[in-house]
Amino acid sequence: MTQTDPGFHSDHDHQHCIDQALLTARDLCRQRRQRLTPIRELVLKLVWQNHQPLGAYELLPALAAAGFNSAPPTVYRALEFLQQQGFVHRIASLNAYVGCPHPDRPHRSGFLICHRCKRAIELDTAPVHRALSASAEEVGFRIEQELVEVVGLCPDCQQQEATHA
Amino acid sequence: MTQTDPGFHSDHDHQHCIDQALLTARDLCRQRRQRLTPIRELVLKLVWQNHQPLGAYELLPALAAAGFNSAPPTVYRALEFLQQQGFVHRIASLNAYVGCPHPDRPHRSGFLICHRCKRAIELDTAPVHRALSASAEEVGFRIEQELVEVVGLCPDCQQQEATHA
DNA sequence: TTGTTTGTGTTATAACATAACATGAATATA
DNA sequence: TATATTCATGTTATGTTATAACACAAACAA
Repeated sequence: MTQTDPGFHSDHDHQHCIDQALLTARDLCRQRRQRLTPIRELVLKLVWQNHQPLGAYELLPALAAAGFNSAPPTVYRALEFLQQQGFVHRIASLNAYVGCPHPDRPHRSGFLICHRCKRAIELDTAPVHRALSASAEEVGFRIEQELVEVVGLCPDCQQQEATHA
Repeated sequence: MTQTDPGFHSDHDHQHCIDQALLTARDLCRQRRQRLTPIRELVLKLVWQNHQPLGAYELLPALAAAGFNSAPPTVYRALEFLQQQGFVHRIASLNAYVGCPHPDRPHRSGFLICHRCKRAIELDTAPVHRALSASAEEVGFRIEQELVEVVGLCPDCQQQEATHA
């Protein structure tokens, strides 16, 4: 994973994250002959509004506001497409979706989730993957997909809890 | 994690798993002054029927058959208790529950989940934890809880797919 | 321009989980 | 033993997340 991920820095220019994500998505869709339709682009943008994973139903009002149909299948279909393209990830422990900061190449996703500010930051899972591979190999298990979700406190929130106490 | 876990061996004496789990649970509850009520014990037994995680709603008919109330809260309460005691784990990616093979001491749980036979086997997450700790420390994240779920093919099913092809 | 694929609208429902309050059983305390 | 208290369960209702199924329309390919 590249280190362009702003991670838990609270002061990064998030508009840049969004713009970058949309640009990359458009570019990749062109390359892959996939259609980034208005609904899909809007959902991607909404998911990127911040680093806090959003539930599918939280997206519906915004879809309605934009004049689209806003029944659940609409948003789930868009999310499914975006996941297939690697533009967003689903966080199983939260039933929520978050933008992927580096959709340009396939990768295993892992997340650090702050239970205080609710941000989820993708982490470098290469070392974790090596450990998992070794464990799996021991028992002869063939890995196809890895889900790593770590819950805890991000640096910002640790500090806030410290000063607050 | 001890290596008494039968893992993906299809020919282990599973009744032994069940008996052992129930005995350990009773013992631990006695030590901890917790009440392993009939409902809780039944749910634990049901979850242990095999190594395939069961959904909460799949337990309801068996509860009804045993003469208990079988509304969702009943089973969710039992599952909550069993999770608190460390007797069962929840698999977030499956919305399902599975017995813990070594509830005697607290531990981080990780699972290898076979998408063919649906069995979920707990794995030794110590190496994974070390990798995660290192990654988390780099960004100053304080870990409180780890969720590791690996999907793939177990040895048995790899063989079956090979012979079938 | 015709057929085919792909995306969307729409209705309904499935699957998973919890809130809230009443009742009863077990335990602790007087 | 009586009484208070805590804990577990029964019960009804509802909240939350996700998908099935089919109709229609837009894009694309031949």
